[in-house]
Amino acid sequence: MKLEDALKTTKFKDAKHKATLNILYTSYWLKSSISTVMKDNSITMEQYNVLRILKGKHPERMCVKDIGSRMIERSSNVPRIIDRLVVKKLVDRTISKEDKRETLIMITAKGIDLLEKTTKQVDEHEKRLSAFTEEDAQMLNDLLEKLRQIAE
Amino acid sequence: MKLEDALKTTKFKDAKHKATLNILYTSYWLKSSISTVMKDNSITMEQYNVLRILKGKHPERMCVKDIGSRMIERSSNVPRIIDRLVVKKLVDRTISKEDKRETLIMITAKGIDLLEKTTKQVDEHEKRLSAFTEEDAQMLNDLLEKLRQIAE
DNA sequence: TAAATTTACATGTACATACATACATTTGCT
DNA sequence: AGCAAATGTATGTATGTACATGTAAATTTA
Repeated sequence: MKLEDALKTTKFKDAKHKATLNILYTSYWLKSSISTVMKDNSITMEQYNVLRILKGKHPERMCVKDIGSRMIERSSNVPRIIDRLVVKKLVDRTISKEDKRETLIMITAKGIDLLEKTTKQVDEHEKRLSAFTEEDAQMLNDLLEKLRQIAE
Repeated sequence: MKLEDALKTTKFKDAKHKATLNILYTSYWLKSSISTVMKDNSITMEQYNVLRILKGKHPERMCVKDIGSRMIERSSNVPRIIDRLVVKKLVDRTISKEDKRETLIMITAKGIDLLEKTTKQVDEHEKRLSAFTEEDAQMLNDLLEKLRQIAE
């Protein structure tokens, strides 16, 4: 769907302004699309994100801060997301012996199973973006990096 | 900041996968950046969005459904966003005489003032994206449209 | 016209975000 | 060593999202 149709407007100040709205809308579109997969697995995007990060270090444990620093949206909410994963027994939480302020988190076998199952479905889902080539993706990545280069 | 640094990883399946994460991250980056302006005006992005939509029709009233259909993130939450705007006297709510199911909303003078003040600050803020040209924006818009073209 | 369906909105719940604050532990400084 | 500052995490509140459900009014259908 074209942005003009999605927002029912053609009033964009310039291409740059349209691009910012386009990014916000496309992000929303991607999230909505992926969240159907998450829902099938009784998990949220954020919970999936945390599991994915933990899997990358498994079988090492990670502290809350390290998890937070790897998330797409920096969340002050990591402890509460972990709460929900603990209840579902997808992760395991202990207190660090080296630094008693730290909470150490490890993904469980159950967590890995769910993660792998979900990732497979996400990949299937992403295959639907078939019009979009690797060259397009390259170019898009370059443009987004350039956009984020702000004058300090 | 490069995506690799923001997410502290270099493990992307391919450029396409990286592009999806890049969009999600850039959207978050944009929102965070703009929300500092919103905060200065004691308003949220969503409330700003609703005011902007209402201004486009002023002095006409709009029903909740029409407002929702123009929002970047389709929200089941429009009535509650309006609640907050009503409390701040930035909009005015009445029931339609033609169709008593409809709630009609109009932006107030106070709402217009706040919107214009905020928009000015947002524009100033967007000027900081100076590395990004109109040609870049054009290309980005085209790529995002192409990404959203899903095989049905 | 009466009944069934649809529409427009409101509301309840679970989860998430942003921000402020609290609290314990560790680190740095003198 | 003792105290101040920094750090890591948790939590409270207001706001927002997604989804399910409720309710009244309008529209369609029989």
